[in-house]
Amino acid sequence: MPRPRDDDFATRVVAWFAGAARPLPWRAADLSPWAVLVSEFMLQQTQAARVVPFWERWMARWPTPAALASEPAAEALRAWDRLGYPRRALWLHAAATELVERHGGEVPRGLDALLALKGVGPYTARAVAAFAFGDRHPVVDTNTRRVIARAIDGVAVAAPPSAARDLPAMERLLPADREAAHAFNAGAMELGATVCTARTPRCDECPVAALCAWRAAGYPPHEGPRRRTQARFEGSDRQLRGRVMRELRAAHTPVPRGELAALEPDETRLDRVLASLVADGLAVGAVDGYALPHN
DNA sequence: AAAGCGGGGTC
DNA sequence: GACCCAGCTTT
Repeated sequence: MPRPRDDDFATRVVAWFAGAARPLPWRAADLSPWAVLVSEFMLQQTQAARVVPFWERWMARWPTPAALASEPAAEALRAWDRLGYPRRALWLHAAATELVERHGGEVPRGLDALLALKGVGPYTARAVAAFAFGDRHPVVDTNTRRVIARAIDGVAVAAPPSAARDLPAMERLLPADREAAHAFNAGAMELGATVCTARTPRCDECPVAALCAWRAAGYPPHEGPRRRTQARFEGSDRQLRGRVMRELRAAHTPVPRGELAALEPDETRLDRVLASLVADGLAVGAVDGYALPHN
């Protein structure tokens, strides 16, 4: 049973969300579960505002899993364009194929069936279950994790993601009512994304400022080990992978290795990157060069 | 538990 | 510049 204070917390977030929610297109009423699934793939590690145009084009072109599954993976990779982490496009295409072959072309409703899809983890499975089907599950993303860390735990920085800890923590706050739970899941994420932001939280606009443990404690700074610093992107293999993929997307015939060599003078590095792309299924190598995968 | 994976926005 | 983003799979 939620404690009274938790009920108050959820009630305030839900009320705030009703008036403050951004009009993101995947929040429209009566969307298909497929539309929600596509949005969740695109939103992984990608800001919502940047996803909007990609999602609009994708849904216009492939309104059903069957529509996507009927085209080669190369087309999914081209439509993904520069959204980042192109493996997501590959996995979404694979998921669409699996939906057609094993689920009658529909997104399954159960958590276990969702988790079995490639590219669907603890967050995405619950987000689809909650937002597409209205089922009551705790949904915890990086925004929610930060809101809970600050408002409930009173610390500046959330612990690294851990389903074993995050889901029970959200479950304790989640209203019993289905619709209220849906609104709280979405509202907590929105609060973290627009008010309780990582850098400069806007506590003067926060609906739960009066309940916030971090605020009550005087905004204590983060203690303990810093988050692992992300490897430098400039000059990285990741950057080169992106550049190679860009060439492959633009070409409709295999790109000779000699042409790709213009991207990178160090042939050892180029070959390492090409091998990694092939290993990931993002590219296929043939005698006449490299191309996007057909299947 | 940690590494690796894009690319752009933000401060 | 460094940090962050509706995470995931692999090792």
